[in-house]
Formats: sequence, structure tokens, C-alpha cells
Amino acid sequence: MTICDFRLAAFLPYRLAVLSERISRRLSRIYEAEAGLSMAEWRVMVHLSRCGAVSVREIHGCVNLDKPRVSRAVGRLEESGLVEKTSSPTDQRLLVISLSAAGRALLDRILPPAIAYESRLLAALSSEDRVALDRIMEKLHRVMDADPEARPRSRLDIPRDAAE
Amino acid sequence: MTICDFRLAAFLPYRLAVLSERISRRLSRIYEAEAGLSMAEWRVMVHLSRCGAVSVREIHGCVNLDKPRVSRAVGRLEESGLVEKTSSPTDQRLLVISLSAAGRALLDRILPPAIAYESRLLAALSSEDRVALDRIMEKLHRVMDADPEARPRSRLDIPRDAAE
DNA sequence: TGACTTTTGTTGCAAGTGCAACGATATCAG
DNA sequence: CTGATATCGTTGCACTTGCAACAAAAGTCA
Repeated sequence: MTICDFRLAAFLPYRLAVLSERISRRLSRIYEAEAGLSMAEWRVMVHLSRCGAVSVREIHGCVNLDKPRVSRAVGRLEESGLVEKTSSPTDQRLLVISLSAAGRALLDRILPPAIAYESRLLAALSSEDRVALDRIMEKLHRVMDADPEARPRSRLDIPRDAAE
Repeated sequence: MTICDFRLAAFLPYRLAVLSERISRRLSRIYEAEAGLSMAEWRVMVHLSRCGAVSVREIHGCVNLDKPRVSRAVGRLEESGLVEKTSSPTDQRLLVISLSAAGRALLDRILPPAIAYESRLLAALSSEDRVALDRIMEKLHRVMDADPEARPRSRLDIPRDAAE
């Protein structure tokens, strides 16, 4: 009967995990039920839509997925014809991955509802809330950045105006 | 070349997922490396420390884990001697689960560092930030609450002062 | 009482995950 | 040129997850 006053529901890591998972699962209904994509495949597709033809390594470093997960996601996407794999002419190790026409078409279909869902979330926040949320999330990331035991942040997830 | 200006790194669901996972993984070093607990087991133990002797169903409804996951977590915890399972005398279906002395001792050891890590995160925020974060998370949850396609919120995760 | 429904916890199974090891290619030192 | 080292993508494997099906116990209602 020592530590009984600790409330899991008030524990920040837990609360973040619950909220994040709730939102992610709801969002996945859009790209999973609609297009049969897993979260990893969704992230890869979205990344490709913006960053063009890139390697597995590049994707891995940008969307917070480990290498095997990216590799398998790309494999499945290629099987589905949504993505094309070419080996780089200058470096035989590298793979150049890009969206196919079908992949682009699919993304054109599922990106709008995904963005709409984000808007629905953002609409519940005031503009002050949105600014505060950005600031708070960045502050929390900074704590992790300073912690050598924490996994480093992906390159693209660091804001451009990352004033030290 | 249609939708190319969508930045995953600015997409709220993705940002929440990345931050949450980063924090969760760091936190898991405390209860995993130190005590061999998975996240599910950690949540079950913590819940038991506060809510005493409860059923699988009860845990399932409180800590955002599905029934099979709770069942298996409890099974492993029992094997490790951290938890005790008794069948209810009044209802043979029900299981009464409670921390063993060893479980309580273990929790006494790993709860302080976990709380300390949360404090480290909270210390990076101003008191205004903390208030804002509570408000923002609750607003986002409310959006999900209003969405029939979203998974409902666990009972304990709804603030007591949940003014409609 | 006796069939029907509901609830509780467990199990089966296919799919996904995380980590380490691997082969293949490229790079570099001597 | 050659051996050592590093990088890239894949694969193996043990483990976890999520969903649905399940048996057992309780509740329901004629």
C-alpha cells in the first residue's frame, strides 16, 4: 500500500499515446478501408508524392520507419503496382523508388479526405491553440533531443527555424 | 504532378504519432530494460496499483488495451509472480486480478524513475503550456468523441470535470 | 425448468514488428 | 590492385497485434 496515488490517466506519455493512437486508427480507416494501405505504406506513398524518386534509406530517414519496414512496404506497394523500383545507374546498391501513375492516382483520391480529417481536428482548435501546440510539441522533442538514450529525431521532423 | 505540396512532417496525426512513439520508446527503457515489462504489462501493473483487485474486463476498459492483450499480459505477469489471479466467488466467469507482494515491490522500484521522466518532460513546459496542452488534448478528444467512426474513449481517460 | 441471449476470458491465426545478421556493392588505405 | 571497412537493401526469426471465433458461466423469459 505504498504508491497508490499514481493515476495512469494523468501520465503524459500515456495520454499522448492514447490520443495519438485514437487519431491514427481513425485516420487509417481512410487509407486502409479505402485503399488497402497500412500505415507504413501510407507514409511511404505520401513521402514519395512530395520527394520524388528516392532510396529506401532516404525514406527510412524521413518518415520514422525502420529500414525493414520501409523495404517491405515498398515491396508490397510494388506488387500492387503503386510504386516503381529501379536500381540506380550510378550506384548498384541504391534503389530508386517512385510513384507510378496508378500510385499518383490513388494518392489523389485518398489525400483529400485525409487532409479534410486533419482540418476537422484543427478546426476544433483556436489559432492560439495551434501556435501553443506547435511550441509544446517542439519543446518536448527538445527534451528528447537532449537525451542520449532517446531515439534521434528524423531529419524532416525538425522544423526549419530550429533556433538553438 | 498534382498534389505535391503536402508535407507529412506538418500533418498533425503524423506529428502526434512520432512524438508519442518517441516518448513511449524512451519510457519503455525504464520498465523494459529494468523489469522486463512490455507496455501492456506496464499499463496493467500501474492500473492494478491504483485500482486494486479487478477483472480483465475492467482493465480492458480502463487502459486502452483490447481484451486479448490484457489477458495475455496478465498471464505473463502471473507466470512472473507479479500478479495473482483468483476466480470470483460470486461469478465464476470473473477473474479477480491483483498485484502480488513482488509486483508491488517491483512497481515501487520502477514507478519513481518513470514519474521522474515525466517530470523531466513537464519541466520543459511553462505552466501556461501545461494548461494549454490539457485543453488542446481534450479538444481533440472531443472531436473524436463526436465521430461515430472513431473508437470510443476509455472511461478513465475522460476528465472528471467533463463539462459538455 | 429449459431454450435463448449476453457476458467473460481465452485461444487461433494471419499479419505486422523490431532487431540482428546477411549478401552485394561501393569506398578507401596501403 | 588488394584486403579491410562501410553502406544499402533484404531476409530470418521470434515476438506482438488485432480481429474473430470460442467455451464456460450468468442472466432472461417463457
